[in-house]
Amino acid sequence: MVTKQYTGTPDEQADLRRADSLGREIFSDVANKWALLIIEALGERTLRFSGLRDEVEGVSHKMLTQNLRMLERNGLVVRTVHPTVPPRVEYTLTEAGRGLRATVDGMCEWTYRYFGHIEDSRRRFDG
Amino acid sequence: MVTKQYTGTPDEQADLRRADSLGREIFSDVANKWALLIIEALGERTLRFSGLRDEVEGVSHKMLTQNLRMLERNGLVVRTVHPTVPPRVEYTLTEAGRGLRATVDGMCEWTYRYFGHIEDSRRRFDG
DNA sequence: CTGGATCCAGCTCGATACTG
DNA sequence: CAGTATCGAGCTGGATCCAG
Repeated sequence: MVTKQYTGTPDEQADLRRADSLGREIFSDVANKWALLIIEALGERTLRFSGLRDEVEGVSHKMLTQNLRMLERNGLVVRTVHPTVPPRVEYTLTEAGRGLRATVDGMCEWTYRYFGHIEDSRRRFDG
Repeated sequence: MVTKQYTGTPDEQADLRRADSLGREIFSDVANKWALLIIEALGERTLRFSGLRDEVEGVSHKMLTQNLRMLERNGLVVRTVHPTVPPRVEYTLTEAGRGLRATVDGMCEWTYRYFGHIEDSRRRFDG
């Protein structure tokens, strides 16, 4: 994901490059503020579009749809349309999505844990 | 980090809002492709500026300095300047940085684990 | 070698208006 | 309610140049 050194037979090298490029692509999709906040907001729940907009503070209509499409494309959320009037669309994490959520949880815990450290460091740096 | 519901006394609510806003700020700083790739590249090593530029594939001079400053400000990396000619600057993760790195490792493992799932899902979605 | 500063093309994102 | 399309201001990020 980070280095550009490849070893092994030419075929293996090609595989590694393919994997690496896809990995980088996935990483770019997922290492993004809104995507992670949406995943964290979904958690174990099923939420509707409007529910998500309320839960993920500050997200715009556009960013929400855009990121939901991306997450659906990558198989991290499933989108269920109930053909009623008015329409009702529900979003849930897949197993892969829940897997990612576990690591996002880790990031949140990390944030709380080092809160003070970060606040101090910022004050020192800024002053 | 995600919801806007606050309970408790007004003071506690104010604290929570402050914490929430800072948490969001930290999250925005850190949930960013280059920052995470830099942290992952550093790992347990000490690297120089040029070393990092080589390790983090595709990062530009500007993005690297910008993110390094941000990570230093937040106390995730330490920057050591050796007053030689030419200058020699080394970057290392702090304890907080290593803590975050652990969760980034989780994300990388997650990527490898769900590689196939994601590839399949994309093909299905795109076609 | 490290890194600040500037320029500007291109993209992001919010706002708005419109559909089923 | 959910979603798409469009438009424009503003930010992002790459290229380049200069300095210590």
